[in-house]
Amino acid sequence: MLKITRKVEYALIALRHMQQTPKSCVSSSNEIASKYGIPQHLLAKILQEMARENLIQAIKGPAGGYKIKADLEQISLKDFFEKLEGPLGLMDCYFNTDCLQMKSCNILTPIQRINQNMRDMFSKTTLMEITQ
Amino acid sequence: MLKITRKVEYALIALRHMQQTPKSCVSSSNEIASKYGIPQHLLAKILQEMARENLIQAIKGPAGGYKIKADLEQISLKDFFEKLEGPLGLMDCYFNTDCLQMKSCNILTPIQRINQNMRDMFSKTTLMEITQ
DNA sequence: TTATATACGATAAAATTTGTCGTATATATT
DNA sequence: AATATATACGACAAATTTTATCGTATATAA
Repeated sequence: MLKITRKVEYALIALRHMQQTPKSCVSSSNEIASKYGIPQHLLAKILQEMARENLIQAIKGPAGGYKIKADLEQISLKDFFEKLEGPLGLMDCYFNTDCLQMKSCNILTPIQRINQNMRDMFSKTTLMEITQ
Repeated sequence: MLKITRKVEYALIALRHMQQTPKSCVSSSNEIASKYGIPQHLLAKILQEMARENLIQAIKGPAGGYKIKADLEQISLKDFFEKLEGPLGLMDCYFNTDCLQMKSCNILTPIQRINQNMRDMFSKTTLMEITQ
């Protein structure tokens, strides 16, 4: 429980890799995948998603690849997680109002309290702090 | 991602239920399960585990059930989660030293930092705060 | 003795995560 | 213009984890 997914793990690895290469260089999905032992196609899809989210910029064609686009100091870990995985919360019911147990549920308030704590924590940490 | 499991959810519901009934009463797994729409057998197993962990006390036989045993103010959310689900961390690698990517992993330190933050947060919250 | 409730291992179903494949598109290089 | 390389993306398959069920044993109040 409370684990980040491989998807997020791979995304962080790739981001940190790009962060550590000169700004003028691009990193291809192939290069990153083979360096860290990540399935190439899977990483490619994740990079594509990050590109759609404007975290990184895609350069097509031979000698193409990706480079960091966003200002990582402006993006919180909460934003990053939510961009890749959707709403961040301890439970489904956080954003699911159709919960059948709604009426009988006796832990809604406590859980919301925990959720708020978590969101606060991940809101205070920037992507830069993680990748640098 | 970063969701608590149904198991923990059910455990919290049961705990809060017991917390809200008079100390002299016991609550059977059947009673709790039907009240909150939880699969009876599943809840029973979870209650058994909580009993093993000395969070609650089991009373066998007819008119039996469970009652709270531990001092919920003395148990952190971190302890509670770890009793039910094992070590609390964002990633497998938190406690898995056999990770094949060890050498090439470039996000170990950052992840450990996040993990520490999470553990700190859940260490500061007591079970009582959640169930009361 | 009986009915009720816990105890627990084995197993099955469901959901989610993780990984693969095929094809299309863009573009630098030759 | 042709080619090789790299991104783009949907469909699908495998693996893992979570969730739920089943059967049987044990304890105990009535």
